[in-house]
Amino acid sequence: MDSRQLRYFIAVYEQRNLSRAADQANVAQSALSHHIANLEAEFATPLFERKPRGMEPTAAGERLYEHARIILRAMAAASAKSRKAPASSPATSRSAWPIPG
Amino acid sequence: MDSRQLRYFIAVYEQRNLSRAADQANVAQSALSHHIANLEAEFATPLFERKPRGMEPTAAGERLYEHARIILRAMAAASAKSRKAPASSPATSRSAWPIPG
DNA sequence: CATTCTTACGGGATACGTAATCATG
DNA sequence: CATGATTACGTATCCCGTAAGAATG
Repeated sequence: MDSRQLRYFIAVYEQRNLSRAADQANVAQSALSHHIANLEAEFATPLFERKPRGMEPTAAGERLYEHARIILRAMAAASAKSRKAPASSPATSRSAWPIPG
Repeated sequence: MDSRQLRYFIAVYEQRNLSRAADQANVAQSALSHHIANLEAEFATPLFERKPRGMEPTAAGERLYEHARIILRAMAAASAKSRKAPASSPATSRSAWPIPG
């Protein structure tokens, strides 16, 4: 299980369709198909039902989606907090900034 | 930023030393060195100070460590909840199980 | 010289895209 | 035939380990 797989999984979940999900995630359909299959193999349980009109999440898929959103949100927060220049408004801080130079 | 990188980062943070971290994470020193450098490049900020006796986390490193632990814990939880056979004790459930067959 | 991090380099695994295939209506 | 998922296959990218290099005490 990997953060990239979770991103792809979310795209498929939200679009219910590999074509649109591929567009949303900027990747080819086949890559998404592979990654979903890998996740299902890892969890030993199907995450989507394959319908003639697209992919419909199973109960396990629904559960994973909630976790996946939490995880990706946490990673985005970590990224923002770790990056240089937190970029809060100067007016909100009364004391001096540690401006280099 | 990737879940694998976070695992490696945690090992380095906890060991303060690439050799021991490599042992803890079952990977070579050079791989850890690369991944830490990649993270620092991505965040445009150093995560460790290189001392002659090992690696000492910066303030940004300390911040990232807290986030990393949360994220990996969330991924472990997602993994456990998504896997087949949630494995709660049968005695705790009064009604019948959806046993196939 | 011992220890520790960094850099160079080559092999192996993984992810990817194009295209062909199967399934459905 | 139109739509949508899977599979096949070759390519590109990334990760990794061995080994050499640079810094410190």
